[in-house]
Parts: sequence; C-alpha cells; structure tokens
Amino acid sequence: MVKGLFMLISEFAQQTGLSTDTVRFYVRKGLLSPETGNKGGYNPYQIFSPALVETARVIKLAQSLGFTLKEIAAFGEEYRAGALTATRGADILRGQLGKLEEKAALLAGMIGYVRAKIAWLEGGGQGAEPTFGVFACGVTAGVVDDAGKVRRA
Amino acid sequence: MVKGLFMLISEFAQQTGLSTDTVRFYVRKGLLSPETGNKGGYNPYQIFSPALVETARVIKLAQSLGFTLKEIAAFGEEYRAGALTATRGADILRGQLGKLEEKAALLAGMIGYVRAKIAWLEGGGQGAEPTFGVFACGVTAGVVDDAGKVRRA
DNA sequence: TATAACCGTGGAGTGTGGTCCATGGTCAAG
DNA sequence: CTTGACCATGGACCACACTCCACGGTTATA
Repeated sequence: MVKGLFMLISEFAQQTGLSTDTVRFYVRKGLLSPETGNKGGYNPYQIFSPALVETARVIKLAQSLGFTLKEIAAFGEEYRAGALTATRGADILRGQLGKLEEKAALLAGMIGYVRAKIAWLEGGGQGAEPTFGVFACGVTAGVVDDAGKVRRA
Repeated sequence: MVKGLFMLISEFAQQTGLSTDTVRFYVRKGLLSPETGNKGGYNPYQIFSPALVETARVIKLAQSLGFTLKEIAAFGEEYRAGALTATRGADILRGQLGKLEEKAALLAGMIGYVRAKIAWLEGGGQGAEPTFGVFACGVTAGVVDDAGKVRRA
C-alpha cells in the first residue's frame, strides 16, 4: 500500500490524529467529503486524499479559534462554491478577531483582578478588598466587607 | 419591595440577566448558594444577596473565558476555603493566575495568527502563508502586557 | 478456504450547558 | 376568600461534539 496517497479511513484517522468515529462524524456533518472507491460492495469504502488531511488541519485550527463545526462546514461550502475569496476570508477572520480580542480584554481584566487580590491578601488585607467590577466592564466600584456584603465606594 | 437587597429568584434573574431556570441550574451545580428564607413552607424560597449578583458576574466572565461550570464551581470552593487564611488564599489564587496567564498566552497566539492571516490575505497572498505553529508553538508560559502582547516570563 | 483485520450503517450513550413544562404549594391584593 | 403572581420540584427535552457498539459485508493473508 502506498502510504498517504489514497487512504482508507483508518490511515486517514491516524494521519490526522482523529478517531475513525470522529472522521465518520465529520463526513456526516459535511466537513469532509471523501471519494467513494470501487471497493466495499454495497457500502463502498471512503477514499481520503492528502488534500483532506490538510482540510482536517484547517478544521482543527478553526475549531481552536472558536468556530463551531456548523460554521466550519459553512466555510467549506463557500470555499467549494468559489465564494471564499481573500477579501471574504479576511472579513470572516476580522469578525473572529473581534471576539478573540474581546476575550483577551476580559482575561486581562481577570488577571489584573487576581493579581490585585493576591497583593491584597499578602499585604494582610490592608485597605479595600479588590472587587471584580473594578477590573471588568466598568461596573460601579464597590467593596465587599468582612460580612460578604457590598458597600458602595 | 426594596430592590436589590434580598431578592427572590426572579428579581435576581432579572438583575443578572440569567433566566430563573439557569439560576436554579447554577444552584444545583453549586455555583450559587442562596440562603433559604422563612417563606415558602415545605419548599422555602431562595434568598439572593447582592454579593451573589457579583458572583454571577464572575461566573459569566469565567465562562466566556472558556472555563467549564465545573471548574468555576471548583474555583468558588477554593475561594471560600482559601478565604480563611490569607496565605492559603494567595496560593490558590496564584494557581488560578497561572491558568489564566496560560490562556492569555494561547489567546494572544491566536490573535497574532489571525492578524497575520488577515494581512496576508489582504496583501494578495504575497510571501509565505502564516502558519499557526509559528504563533502557537511557544506558548508554554508568558504574560500579557497592557498592550495585549505576550512577554516571556 | 478459513480467518483476522478492516469497512460502513445505524443507533444508543456521554457530558456540558442549558430550556421547558406540569404539578402543586405560597403569598399578597382586592 | 378568591385570584393571580410567584415559588420549588422533578423530569423531559435540546444542541453540540463526540464516542461506543452491534451487525453484517469486504478484503487481505496464510
């Protein structure tokens, strides 16, 4: 068997690091469209090209960027329809970039909060306990007193 | 009714932007622990303090950062446990800080990748196509500075 | 030709994060 | 004391992204 040129599902799975179940799942969802070979009789075997290995990598990447499988499948459709131009691709990515940046900002706020809290704890609890609101989304500042109640600053 | 001091579930839901169903779900999962008031007979009404509104905000935030409800609940547990001694609390938070910074580094890598890819697409595909690996393959540890860039620790 | 290794199909099950709903108890206004 | 708004419980149901399994057909190897 010539490795890597026209694979059956198990080799494809192994090359992509997916399980055969996941590959079949992706095929059902339209994310991967293998050829149907001449082997297998009533239920012909699926033949995977090296291009599909690349596709699988793109799917994984997109997933790690927070796209759902449904969205990824839609991108694939567009791509095959020839509608996925560079401009369009840049637009899609800009949308996702916005989401990622939003997340990063929130995360930065949370990190600031946790840092402040650590400093506060190590300083023996001097002064007002840091409140999350101070760091995130401009929520009205307040402090939590020893009884766990919020006092307005 | 005095707004915001000791709320029943529907007001709490409204103030947090959650549905009452979701609030009950969170209570079942241990993310929110309201008091049980004296009203309601066999099935006493849950009483929500303003501090829990704050908690709900933290939950939402943590969730948007990709923490699961289980992790968030564990965070809350640790938080309550660590609140006893400052040293212990600081230790716990440092652990959380590590996780957050890891996430931040990952996120920064993705943002860098997406930015580069957009630039590449808009430049008409000149030069080498950006690879995710270039951005994400050194994300072991780092911190995000004010500009959202990753600095190596 | 026997037998193991592989294939596809269909359906059930998992965990996460909810949402909906029927039932029945409780509370407050009129 | 009725009526409507509210409450809690329990269970069904949903989407997502898998994962497992039984069944039966196919292929390659010995």
